[in-house]
This record gives sequence, C-alpha cells and structure tokens, in this order.
Amino acid sequence: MKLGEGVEAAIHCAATLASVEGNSTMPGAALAESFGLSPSYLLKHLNMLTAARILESVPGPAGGYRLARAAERITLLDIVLAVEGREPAFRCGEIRRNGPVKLDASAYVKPCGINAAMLKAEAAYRAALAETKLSDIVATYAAEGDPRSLAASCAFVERHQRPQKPNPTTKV
Amino acid sequence: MKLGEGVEAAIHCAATLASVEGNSTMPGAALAESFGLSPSYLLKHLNMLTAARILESVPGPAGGYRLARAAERITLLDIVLAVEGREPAFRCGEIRRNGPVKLDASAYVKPCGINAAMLKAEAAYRAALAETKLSDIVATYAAEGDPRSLAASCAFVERHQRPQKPNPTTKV
DNA sequence: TTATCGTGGATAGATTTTATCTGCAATAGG
DNA sequence: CCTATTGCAGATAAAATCTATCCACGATAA
Repeated sequence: MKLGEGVEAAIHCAATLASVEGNSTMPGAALAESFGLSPSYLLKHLNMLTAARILESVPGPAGGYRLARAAERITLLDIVLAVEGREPAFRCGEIRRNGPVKLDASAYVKPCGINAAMLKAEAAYRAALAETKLSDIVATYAAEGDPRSLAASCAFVERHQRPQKPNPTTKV
Repeated sequence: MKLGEGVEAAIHCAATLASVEGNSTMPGAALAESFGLSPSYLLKHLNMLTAARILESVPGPAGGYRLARAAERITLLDIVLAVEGREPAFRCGEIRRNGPVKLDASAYVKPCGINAAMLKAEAAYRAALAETKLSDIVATYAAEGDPRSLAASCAFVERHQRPQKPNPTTKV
C-alpha cells in the first residue's frame, strides 16, 4: 500500500494557495519552485485538482491557480481522491470463485466477507481524511510552525501572487 | 493508493487454514489450486506470512502450512502488514524544505502537519483492520456464506489437509 | 502583436508488481 | 539409504504503474 508522491505535493500546493489573497492566482511554476518540484510533472497533479473542482485555473499572463472554494470546504479526502483516484485500495478479485469446483453464480450473491471488512477499514481511513480541512492544516501551520519558515512562505506567496480582474462569472 | 493482489490471496489462504484441524498442514500448491492462483507466486506471499509468524511451515512430504496461532489472535492488520510491509502509505518527502529559501534545519524540528494528518488517518485504517480477527472472517463465512460454497470449501480442506506427528518443539 | 500561462498528448526512463523457473535443504516413507 | 514431495531463496523477466520531460495549442493581459 503506497500513495504517490503527488499527494504530498498537491496538499502542500493547496495549503499554499489558501494563503493567496482574494481571487488572486499563483502560477504553477511558482508552486513548483516553492517545493523544489519538477514543474512539468507538478502541473499534472494540479490539473487533477482543477478537474476535481478543488482548484480553478486562469490562463494567460498573470494567470495561475487559486482555490475553487474556501479552505474550510476542502478536505484532505477531496485532495487525496482527486490525485489518487476514487477507487478503493482493496480490489476484490473474487478469487473465491476460482477454485477447482465450479459452482453456480447464485452461490456468490452474498458479498465476500473479506472484501466487506477491507472496505470498512478503508471507509474509516476516508472518514479520518474527511475530518481534516485544508483550513485546519493552514491554521496548525500558522500556530505551531516555525516563524522563520512561516515568514519565508508568506514572502514567497506575496511575491508570486497575482491579482485578477473581478470576474462576475467566476466570482465566489 | 493500491493494495497488491497478494493481500486478498493471503487473507483467503489464512481463512482456509483456519479450517484445518489440529496441527495438520495444507500444501501451498493446494491453496493455490483452491483459489486458481499461480502456485509459484502464491508461495511468495505465504512466505511473508511465515516470516511474520502468522503461518508455520513444515517441510518434506506431508508438509505444508498451518496457522502459527489461533485464528482469534490473528487480525487482518497482521496479514496486511505482513504482505504489504509495515511502512505507512503516505511517506513525507519533507518537500517543505526544498524551497528556494534555505532555512536552518532547526526551522523544521516540528513535524510536518500534513504528514501528521495523513498518518493519523492511516492509524484509523489500521485500527479498523486490527479490530477484525481471522476468526470473525471465518465465522461470518460460516454463518452467512452460501451452503454450497461452504460445503465445497470443507470438502477441499478435508481432502488436502495432512496430519502431522505430534511435535513437542512446535507444539502450541 | 507578443510574451506568459494552463492544457493535452506523446514519449520515455525508473520503479514496482506480478509471475515463472531453477537449484537447494528438509523429511516422510519405503 | 533412496526417492519423492515439500518449502525456501535467488535469478529472471514480462507487465503495469509512477515519475518526468517535452512540445504544440489555445487563452489572454499588456
């Protein structure tokens, strides 16, 4: 069981974008630089977040990314599912049917108990992720993070964020 | 996020071995046949279970595998960790340090909040897995499974299990 | 018009997963 | 002792996935 590195990048980027003021945006290249990531590859993950309506993107110069809704309404589960996909980690192959004795399909109408137990555990995992909001991450960082790190992040955001024209159609 | 297919195979095999009487064993080839799996590959997973002291193996003709302890004392978590490894699914790459501004390491003594949140969710996952015992799986199967499937499984175990000499050193 | 930005597709290298085979050690039974 | 069966370790390789890069394209602010 393993999560791709994109999850870590996506959460960090989303947390950074939560610090961007108003409807300003931040270019993907700046986000990549902010965490020492490959820009081309990070865009793939940011794209996943955009497709999942977690981020909004603005093309053109002075464009970039911003949160699609308030950080209070974005959970870690939203981000993880957007990047890793919505399929459960445990996929039942129904190998119980593959024995030497072939039974009628009616013998397997009841769901596999092993699958049920695994999915139940995964539901607990997702519930825990759903409990943590992006705003919690940011708040914890602001409250407990090192002041130097905090100052550096704020300066970086300040330097790279770009104000947008008020746009009625995309306005929150 | 994905679990290997070996997990499903391992749990099914362990559940099957829970039905073996006394200290009898069942060969890996029989277990593979029981679920239509590749024998060579299944042995790899069974080996993981043996290394984790979940199964015991007996070499030689009339040898095979059996549970190393009672099914009541084996949880799904034991099996999942044995097969998939004990490392957490989310691995923090500390990308927060990789920005353009290099800070002293002392700025990062506090653990990354994102990592903490992800590991907390994973702890919930593991706790849920730890709550389910192998004996629960078997009991549910016996109580709710289709009688035909149940009968076929029992017959298969009956046919392939092999009694062992009483061995004081390995005795439970 | 130009330069900047996001999007999508093609591509390729690295890593992991899945699977097979072989030789080896252990051992029950003759 | 001999043989057949079984588990074990290692090499190997095919397949899938993850990571990473590049380029052509459309959008748009200045």
